[in-house]
Amino acid sequence: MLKIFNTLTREKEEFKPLTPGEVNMYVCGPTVYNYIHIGNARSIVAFDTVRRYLEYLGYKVKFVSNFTDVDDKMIKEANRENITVPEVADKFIKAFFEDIDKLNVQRATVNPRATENIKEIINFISDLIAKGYAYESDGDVFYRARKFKHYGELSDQNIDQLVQGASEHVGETEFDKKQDPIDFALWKKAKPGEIKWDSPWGEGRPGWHIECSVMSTKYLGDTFDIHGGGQDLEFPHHENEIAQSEAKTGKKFVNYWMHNGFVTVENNEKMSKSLGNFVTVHDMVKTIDPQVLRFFLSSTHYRRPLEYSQSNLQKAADNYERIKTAYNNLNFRLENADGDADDIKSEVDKISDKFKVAMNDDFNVQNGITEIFELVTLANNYSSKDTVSAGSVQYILDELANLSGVLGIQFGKKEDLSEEIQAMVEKRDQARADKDFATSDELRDKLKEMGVILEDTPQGTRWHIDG
RNA sequence: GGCGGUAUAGCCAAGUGGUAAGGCAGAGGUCUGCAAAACCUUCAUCACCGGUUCAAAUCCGGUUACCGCCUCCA
Repeated sequence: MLKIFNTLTREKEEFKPLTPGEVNMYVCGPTVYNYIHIGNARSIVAFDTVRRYLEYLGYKVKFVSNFTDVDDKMIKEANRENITVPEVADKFIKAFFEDIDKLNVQRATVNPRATENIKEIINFISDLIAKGYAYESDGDVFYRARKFKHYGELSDQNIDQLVQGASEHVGETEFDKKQDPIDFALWKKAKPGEIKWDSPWGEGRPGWHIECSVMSTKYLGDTFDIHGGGQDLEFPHHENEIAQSEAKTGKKFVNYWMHNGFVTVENNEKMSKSLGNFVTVHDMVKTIDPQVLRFFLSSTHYRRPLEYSQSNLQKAADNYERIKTAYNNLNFRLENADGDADDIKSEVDKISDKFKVAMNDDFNVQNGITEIFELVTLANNYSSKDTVSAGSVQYILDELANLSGVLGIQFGKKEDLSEEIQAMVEKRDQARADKDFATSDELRDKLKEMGVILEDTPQGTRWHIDG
């Protein structure tokens, strides 16, 4: 039985989808004015893992994630580069896909863009105005937060306290336009020269929060199962989404709210674009195996903070390497399997069951990884036996790939050695057979310099590429 | 000011009442021509104080430190 920690209730709840066997989920995507950084990637990886596990359990998952492709920062970036806002969006959406592909993140079922849903957004806003939840003010449209009686429930905020906090930040002009400082923009009047669309309230563009309400309900229905995002979106973004959506539909918006913790840098400080202390995935993957990066991003439970540091990255690399080595060694052993069938299945299945128990507990990936290590130890023990059966080796191999796959960890196919290197390996084998250890060690060292590591086993010479 | 989070071995990290998972690093051993990989063994009383209980890292009260949200941010 899968349990999910629901931000709305602050409790782990049994997961029951609206439609048996199917899950509709929405995850807030990036504003595409820059490359995604490690913090963004964490959220993406966390929810990709959620999705993969749901699929592992047999659910059919409809996964929607948006691109915010128009807002102040987009406009700023376009001006800075002297290109249009859509050009900025196209550039970084392309980069986004390149990055997440490397991280082995599955593509969303739909990736709607705000600017492709302007008509729907305008209709949504009109509806809110008609219902009295929104009002036009000098070309802007605001949401009347106080009118929505559940406002603040997701983040446990008290409206009057919010007013206090808000008034410190609301600028003069905005304050004049709003009826209440906690009201938030649904539609923003265009400033001269800015990208804009026609609307009943004049030329302008959508506010940020409205797009998610519009696009999530458009593709997933008035009520859907899971809505995810970073903790920083809990308030005000998700609070506002609830207010907008529920005011319009009169129905519950989302059953399970999930929020992931931040990636931090030294001093536990949040990594963020505004603080400028970020590292982009685009740059990271130039020097580090994306699989290691993905493993690193999964190395702490999704709701807890994750510290970004070289040593933690190295640890992830070591851990990943241990699993990969077991996988490769098992593959090597498969080529030499010759024993009779034996029953390794029940032991393997026991581990898989424990993996499931771990993941069922609010996606406890760390305990899941522990089970993967259990499987690794079992695999290493088994593959060093004198005789093994191909069926059993294959069974362990498949299950290792299976469980790792839930975490988005994939083991690449082994490349072939060049003829030249192959010849060197054979020459060394011969020298070794002749007990000419001087020559064989020399060749082994030489190959090592070329990045090919040799290991002698009872089944012959095993090799792998360094790093 | 309001709301929320975190504090477990050298490091990372599980563990929500029954006497501290797992990984890395370290130490010892096995295997190996030597290695490598692997396997085995070994390594903590849980920020602090007080309370409840037969029993607490786990519950309650308090303290300290750090962080986040309340304004764009995964």
